[in-house]
Amino acid sequence: MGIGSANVSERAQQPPELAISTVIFALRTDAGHGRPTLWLPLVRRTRQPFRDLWALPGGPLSAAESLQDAAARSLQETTGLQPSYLEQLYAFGGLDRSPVQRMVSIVYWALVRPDEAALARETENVGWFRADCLDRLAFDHNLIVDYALWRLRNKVEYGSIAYDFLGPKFTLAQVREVYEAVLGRKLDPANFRRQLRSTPDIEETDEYVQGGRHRPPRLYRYTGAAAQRNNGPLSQTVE
Amino acid sequence: MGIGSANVSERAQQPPELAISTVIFALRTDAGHGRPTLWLPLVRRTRQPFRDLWALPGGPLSAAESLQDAAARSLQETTGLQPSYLEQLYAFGGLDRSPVQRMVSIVYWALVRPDEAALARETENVGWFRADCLDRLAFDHNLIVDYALWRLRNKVEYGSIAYDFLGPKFTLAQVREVYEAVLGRKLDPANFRRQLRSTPDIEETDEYVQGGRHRPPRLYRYTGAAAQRNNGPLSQTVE
DNA sequence: CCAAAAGTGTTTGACTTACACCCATGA
DNA sequence: TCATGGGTGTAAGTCAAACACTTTTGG
Repeated sequence: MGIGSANVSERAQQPPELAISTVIFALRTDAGHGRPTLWLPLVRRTRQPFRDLWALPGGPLSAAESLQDAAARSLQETTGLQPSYLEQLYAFGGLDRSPVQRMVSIVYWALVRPDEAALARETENVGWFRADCLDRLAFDHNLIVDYALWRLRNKVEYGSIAYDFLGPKFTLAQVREVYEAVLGRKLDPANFRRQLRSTPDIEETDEYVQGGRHRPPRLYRYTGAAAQRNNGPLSQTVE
Repeated sequence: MGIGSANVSERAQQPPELAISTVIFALRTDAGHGRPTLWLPLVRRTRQPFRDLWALPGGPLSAAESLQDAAARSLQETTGLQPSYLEQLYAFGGLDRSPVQRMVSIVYWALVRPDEAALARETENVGWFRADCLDRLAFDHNLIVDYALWRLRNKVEYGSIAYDFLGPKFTLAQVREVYEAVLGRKLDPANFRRQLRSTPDIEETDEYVQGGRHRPPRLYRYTGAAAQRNNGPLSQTVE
């Protein structure tokens, strides 16, 4: 306690540290049941504070890069991944986020496609975890992940985020599985299908997935421009 | 151009400056037609860059205050107002926001009630302007105001933001005028009324507004807890 | 043939929109 | 009494949930 107070009065002199972190979501097909679930990569802290706890990937903001570039860079450096979607989540700046120093974190969230996620390196200090059952993370990162999950669920219900989890061609059942994994509940296949077909940006191909145990499903393609989605005020297509 | 390049290479050494700004909205009943419109306070810049242009109120982040506290403080200092709603908007960190120095601004947006807004001081360097017809502001503040407007319109359609523009008791027509001012279009009084009455948080009082030229309208009260609204991940009621 | 997923059709109820209509007040 | 906004009723249209049903494959 005495040490804590000393820290507080000490650090009141220094300017707040500014860092960029990223919550990265990917879909992985769990071995247990065949359905995909949400996973995310975390890095193990090798220094105090919170040494040996898992934390979100991130780092300081370099002087010559934009916030979004910094998020993409830290993501690339820690996991080797390229995101298919990247959007600012929130700026966290509470006084007691770190016991050592006042820290302001501008947090982004990202989606990666399964082919990308498959070649993600998993090392001693980088691990993948199911998003819905994390244990204690460093700093306030549990809160941040929960908020990112909330935003992801909102976006998937509203917009066209789901395709950023998928490859260029997909069955409608795969899209439904994305929705079900993100929202955590089953959806009516018939109604879901109609709903998707009624949107303008889904185009059917002439290809079918062969080799399944049942009737071969048709493959579809997403034709909506990725840029037309609202990921912040800087995408000029905001009306 | 030569000077610009020198600045860029110079400032690449320094860490980015961190500032907090706030977009403050209030409803004012325009003298022209009786209907209220959206206004916001701006401060005149007295120094370079953008000297003599109007800008959003704000300032640096002190080491001992949270982001939201900093927003409330800068709001209080420049306009003397206390907001009825305050939420983080976005963190702006583009490389070319300021010609002088790399700057990261965490921007909040706020609503104030008309009684508060009425006693807002208007000085040589603090002025109020209609939100829909601003001329050139300092930095990227036009973009920021536009984005704040977009968020405000979204929130008003979805949530219970409108009551933060109003006093403790109000007529349903006043609520409708808030919606109309924010959304910029007329709404059917009959349907709007029904829609509001069907929400749980509107309670009728036994009072009526006397003295109008027509049938006296009933006064209502908003009973929804202000805390139950989602203004960010830190409101613990986020499910 | 059977099981199961792909895909289609139909019914139902909830909700929105438009608009006709009555009520209460000041002028 | 009339004009006007407050307030109620109602029919048409839209949309999503529920679910029965047909199609097509592997076993």
